[in-house]
Amino acid sequence: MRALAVEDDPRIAKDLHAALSAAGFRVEGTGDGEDAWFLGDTEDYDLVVLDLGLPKLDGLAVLKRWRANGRSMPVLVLTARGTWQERVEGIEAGADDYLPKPFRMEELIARARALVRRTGGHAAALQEAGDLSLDTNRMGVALRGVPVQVTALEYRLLAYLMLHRDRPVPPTELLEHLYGEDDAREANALEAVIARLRRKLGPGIIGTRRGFGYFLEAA
Amino acid sequence: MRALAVEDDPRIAKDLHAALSAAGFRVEGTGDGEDAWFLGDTEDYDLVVLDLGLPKLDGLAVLKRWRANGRSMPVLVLTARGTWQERVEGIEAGADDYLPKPFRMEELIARARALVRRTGGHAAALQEAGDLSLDTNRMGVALRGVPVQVTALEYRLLAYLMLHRDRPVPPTELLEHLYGEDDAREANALEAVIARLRRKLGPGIIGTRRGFGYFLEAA
DNA sequence: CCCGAACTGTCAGCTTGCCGTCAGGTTGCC
DNA sequence: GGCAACCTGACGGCAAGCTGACAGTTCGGG
Repeated sequence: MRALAVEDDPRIAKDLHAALSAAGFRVEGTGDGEDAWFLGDTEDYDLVVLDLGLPKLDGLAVLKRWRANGRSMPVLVLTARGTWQERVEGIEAGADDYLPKPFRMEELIARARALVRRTGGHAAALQEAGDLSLDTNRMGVALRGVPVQVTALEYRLLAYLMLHRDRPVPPTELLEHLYGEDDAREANALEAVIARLRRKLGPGIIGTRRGFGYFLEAA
Repeated sequence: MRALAVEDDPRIAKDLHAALSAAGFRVEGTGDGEDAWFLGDTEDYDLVVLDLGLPKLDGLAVLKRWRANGRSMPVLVLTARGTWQERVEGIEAGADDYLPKPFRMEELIARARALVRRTGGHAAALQEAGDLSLDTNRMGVALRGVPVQVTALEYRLLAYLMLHRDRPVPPTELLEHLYGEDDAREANALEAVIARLRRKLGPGIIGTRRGFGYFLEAA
């Protein structure tokens, strides 16, 4: 996932960069309208975050030019004053979503994710829960950015927990998902997989709620 | 992929020619505006690289005449001074992309590729992953520049891995791609092809992730 | 039409490392 | 304290994958 962050305020730009990176985007940034237009027109991004208040070339103008040139990547527009007027302008210029300043980074990330998922068709390739991230495209797992080698079975278990990160997943369900419902295994097989994963990932990643099931901590 | 390079400075023209060739284009060139206009108007190119500072007939004029005549091939414009003014002029004249001098050849190639990809052309003719490169035009494979002879089946396998170089490709998918899904083969057939390829390419090219699939290392 | 060469699927035997099972421990709940 | 849920280290079976050999097929040349 490649993102372009267009923001002239260096402090916000830095935060943006950090947040988007943490969310799994490869981020490039500029605070210059001309640059932004140029980059967005020549490179392929999965997401653009665009501030409207820019020097030289206004964000709205940049956006309009992109759209006029047939560039269709999802664009999330930021604006200082969240007036209804500006919002209409943004949408008409071709923005896919809209976020008034000031905003919390969490909200921006949430919207960015939704946008990418909505437009890209395929779900975001990178899923995260706390320190854990798994790349559903290259089937890889990373802990605080450091890749961790995981077997196919372990990966499927993690992916399932990630998918249902909002609740503890009971062992029966996991067994049924990992193996067929017909292909019976002892419950202990699952516990063994969990144990091996915990050894690889360290504590604080996979939690247990006795009687309910397993879950990803800090999800 | 056929490219026309319009550039009057012989030194740059030579570099252009070399770089585009290396990128898999069949290159024709001229330094004369009238020639350029004639060629672009009568021949079919997948890409035109156009310098604006030309004798006799200015690049912008050439471009405008092409467009007025309904020629729609992608045009990458080069200019000595990357001023905003000139950019606008170039874009308005119908350029698809814009590159200010001085520039690095790598950037030009990258933009040329993006342009061709964007305008519906096929992917770049030369694809690379680490030491391995394959020429999709002549169906050739090279290792650190040294050509390696591979069979048609082996080439198709490599090409598929190259196309999906960002993820491990499971054996089932490869089997389905190499043969039809109806035309069933033993899984071992694939392993045999892999083994033969590895013998030709040496270690460190085709990797295996047990349970996930095969992939190009150093991709 | 025959011969040889190149290509490729199948087979058999091997290596590797995944993971299910077992046994014994620890934790939490009643 | 006792039971059930859960954890963990060790071990061995076995499936995934590797490789060399061989044969069937195709194709071009003579």
